[in-house]
Amino acid sequence: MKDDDRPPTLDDVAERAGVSSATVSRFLNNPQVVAKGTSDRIREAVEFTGYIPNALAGGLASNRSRMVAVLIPHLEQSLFNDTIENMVDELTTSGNNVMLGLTGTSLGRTKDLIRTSLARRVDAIICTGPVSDEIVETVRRGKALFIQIWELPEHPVGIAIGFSHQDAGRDIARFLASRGYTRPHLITAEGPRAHLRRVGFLQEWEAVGAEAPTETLIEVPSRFGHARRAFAEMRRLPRMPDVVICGSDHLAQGMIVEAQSAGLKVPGNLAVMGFGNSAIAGEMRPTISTVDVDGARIAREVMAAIIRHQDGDEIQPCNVDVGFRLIARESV
Amino acid sequence: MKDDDRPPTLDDVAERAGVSSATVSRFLNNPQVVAKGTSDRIREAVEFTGYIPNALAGGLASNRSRMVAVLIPHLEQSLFNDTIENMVDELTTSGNNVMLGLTGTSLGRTKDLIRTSLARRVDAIICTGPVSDEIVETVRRGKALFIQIWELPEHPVGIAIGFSHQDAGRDIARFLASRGYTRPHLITAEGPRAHLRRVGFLQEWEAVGAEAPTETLIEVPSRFGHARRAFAEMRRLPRMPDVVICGSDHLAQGMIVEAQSAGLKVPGNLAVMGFGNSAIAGEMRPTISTVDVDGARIAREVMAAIIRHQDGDEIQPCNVDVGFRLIARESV
DNA sequence: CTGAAAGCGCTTACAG
DNA sequence: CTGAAAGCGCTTACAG
Repeated sequence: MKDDDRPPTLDDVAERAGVSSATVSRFLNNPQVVAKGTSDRIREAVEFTGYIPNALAGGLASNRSRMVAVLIPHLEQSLFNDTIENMVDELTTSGNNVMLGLTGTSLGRTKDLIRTSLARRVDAIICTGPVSDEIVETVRRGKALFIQIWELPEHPVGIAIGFSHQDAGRDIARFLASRGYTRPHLITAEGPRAHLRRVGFLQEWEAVGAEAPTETLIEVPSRFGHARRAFAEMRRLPRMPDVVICGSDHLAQGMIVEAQSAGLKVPGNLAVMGFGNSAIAGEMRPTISTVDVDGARIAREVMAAIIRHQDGDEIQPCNVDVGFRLIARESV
Repeated sequence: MKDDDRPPTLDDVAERAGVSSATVSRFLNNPQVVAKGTSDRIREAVEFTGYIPNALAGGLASNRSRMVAVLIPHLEQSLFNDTIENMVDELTTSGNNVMLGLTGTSLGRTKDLIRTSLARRVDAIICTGPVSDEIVETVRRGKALFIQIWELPEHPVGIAIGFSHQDAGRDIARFLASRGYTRPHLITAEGPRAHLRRVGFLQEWEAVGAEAPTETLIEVPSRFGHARRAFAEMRRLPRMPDVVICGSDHLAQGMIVEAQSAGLKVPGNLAVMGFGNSAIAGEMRPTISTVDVDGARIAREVMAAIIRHQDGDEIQPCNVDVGFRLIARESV
């Protein structure tokens, strides 16, 4: 019987149940291997003592922390929110916990967060941002599974689950050309992914499109608030574009607001293309044409990889292409 | 010298530096107590071995995990995003890591997440949602500091940092009355906080306002997507309200979009009041009048409490009122 | 199906 | 300022 206020340990439970602590541990982690009667006594003892296992000790002893690091740039207006929510749900359901890191757009912060993730001995690190050689080196040193999402790098470090941003750019170009647009305006954020989409768009547009696109560069990430300046710049162009391609649905929403506020009809006077299929895309007026990325699918693939890794499978570096889907709505 | 691929331990570093592992540990946690020459040798050894401390072992031995649980309902369009981003930044900077839990609106999930937080031996639990007696009981059992934010409960369990939602509702009523509005329409989400604001609004409106408000109930949380139905319901009212009070800026944004799409001027034909001062509130057209909550301030108060707790101070249950600020912009 | 015991990698009085 | 040693609370071969 414990009589101080220190939280009960496995030994306290074992003593009450009249078994060894090893058996209690087995009951907790692998119930089917312990005898029925024993199980009942242990269950009662756990209940009676109010035992909550110490996951620090468990992780140290078993060399599996059941903790997964999720590293994202921001929370607000993030393209990844849906994917992340799905992932956190799946992880929690499967008995893992999530360590959240906010990287901003700095590689330095990303590196620091990966170091502390490694210090926590997380089983896996899920990363959305770009990585440097130094980061790759750090990751290699640890034994955590490194998972990049929304990305298909040329040389995957661990496993990458994403899609081709260049293809997405291409598809958007083809789609807009097929709708008869001739004067596209590209708003590109400074990150590598947006850059890839831009390249894909320009390549394809050169093949299928009319005039060369005009462009605005904004800081990453593409947000609602960038629309004011971007729209103002667009208006100063010698000829007004007939469609604007945005790096996120939030930015697209902002452009719609700006356009309407300036008395333009969307899509009549200006069409707007979004990206990411955020919740608001389908709810805006007009609804926003966009590119859907299957966050639930990505979350499932991530979970599958983590579980294999936790079960001891060696995971070869590879890319998993989950594709994307262009959704035509009212804004284009 | 280690020759296998197991990550280097404190002993590996100690051996290389020619000191005991205790000294290395001191150097890592309390550099000023070890001699200059020794420090240099240890620094070199850490560098050479690529040592990354095992925080699981450290936490177990020291009984301080330097991990803090943050429990929020959602990621997408969350009122707390700004507060949370500030908090995660402060926590990370001060050497703590964040365990993220997504509670949804279910008390059951909240309880489960609190249990696993306790299992991880987090130093503190930051919670935004409502809590049940069972949760309070669970929390009492652990030694983690329990912090509620955006909330000032009658009987705080640990420390609560927030503001009076009822006062906010009152201030909104007074503000709208002072602007000459006479037919308010309240959109209230089903959560306890929105309910308190509603009560405050109704009380004050009865004193200063004209007609009794009309109302719509929506599910929690208040989101952009709720606007369609809410607006449609409003339109069916015998007399159209002249101002609509929303539980979040996102919902307010949605109402503006709906109103404009129906040919109404905002605020000319319909004024719109938001809540939370999200980034978009100041960027929308028209800009959204709202209630600002100082997320950075809340984050600082939270950090201060956590640091005191980690330093061993006994923290008495109490409420910290950080207040709020009504911001008048174009939409009202 | 169960127990005794070693070990996971740290921290921290205690002694010097 | 530093070291030897106990201990944090688990897990897991190993043996029975």
